[in-house]
Amino acid sequence: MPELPEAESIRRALDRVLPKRSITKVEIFSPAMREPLTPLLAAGLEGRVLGSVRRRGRYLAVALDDSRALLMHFGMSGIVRVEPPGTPKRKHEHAFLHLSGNLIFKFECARRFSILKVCTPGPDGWPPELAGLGVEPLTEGFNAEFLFQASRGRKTCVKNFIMDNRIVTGIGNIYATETLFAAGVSPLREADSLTRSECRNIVDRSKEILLRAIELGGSSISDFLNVDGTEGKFAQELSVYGKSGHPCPRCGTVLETVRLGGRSSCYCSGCQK
DNA sequence: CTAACTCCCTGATAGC
DNA sequence: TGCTATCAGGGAGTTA
Repeated sequence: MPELPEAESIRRALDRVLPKRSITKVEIFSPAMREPLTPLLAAGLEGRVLGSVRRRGRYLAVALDDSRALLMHFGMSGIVRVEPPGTPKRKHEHAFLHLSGNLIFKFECARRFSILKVCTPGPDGWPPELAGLGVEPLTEGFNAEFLFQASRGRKTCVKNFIMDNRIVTGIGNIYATETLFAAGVSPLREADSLTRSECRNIVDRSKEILLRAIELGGSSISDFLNVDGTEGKFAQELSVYGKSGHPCPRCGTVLETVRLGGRSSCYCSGCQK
C-alpha cells in the first residue's frame, strides 16, 4: 500500500510526464468514493495546464495554471497511470483526465479509499486540509530531539506514535514495522519511555529505510504499482513486515505478531526491546 | 488534551 | 462449489 516512498515514486514519475500538458476532458465513472469525484466535473478543469508535482506526506499536489491544484491521496489501493488511449478500462478505474499529447491520466482504486480533488493552496503552498500534518520524515526537522520531545508524556505505544500523521507524516505500517526492527525497539513500548538515544536510532533508521525504498521504487505489497505499471522492488528487502512465524533474519527467534491500534505489527521479541 | 475505538471499501484467503 | 468470516488498513470521526 502506498506510504511515503510509494507516493514519492509516483510523484517523480508524474513530474516527468504531466507538466505543461493541458486537460482536455474529464470523465468520472464512480462518484461514490471516500470523497465524491463529481466536483471534478464542475471544476472547470478543461483547458487548465498542469504544472509541477509536489508531495506532502502521502499527498501529491499537481499545480494548475489558475493557482489551484489537483490533490491526490492513494489510500490503501490507489494506483495512477498515464497511458495513451486504447487500453481497455479496468474494473476499478474511477476517473480519467484526458491530456494534451494523446495521454490519459487514470485514477484507480479497488477499495475506494483514495482521494482526487481540486484544492486551493494557502500561503504555505498546501491546502488547509493538510494543515494538521506533522513533520516530513526526510527533512532536518525530523530529528532525535524532536521525536524525544514529542513523545514526552505520551502513553500510546511507540508504533502507533510514529505512525501518527500529526507527529510525523508518511510513515505507515510497513515502514514503521521495518524501522522499529532496524532500531531494535519493541513496537509495544510506551512512547514516553524512549530515550534520546533510541529516538536518534528510530529517526536515523527510518530515514535510511525510506530513502532505500524510494531508490527501489517503493514496496509493492498487495496493490501498489508505479505509474508505468511496474512493481516497486523494496518488498524484497523487508526484514519483518508480513513475516510473522518466520525466523528473525538477525537472531532466528520466531517473529511474533500483535495488534496495535487495529493494525497488525510483526516484531522480534529477541532483537526488539 | 490524549487514547481508544468505529467506519468506509473490496479482494484474497481460510474454514466449513 | 459456494457460502461466510476474517483480514488488509489511512484517515476522519466519535467517545470517554
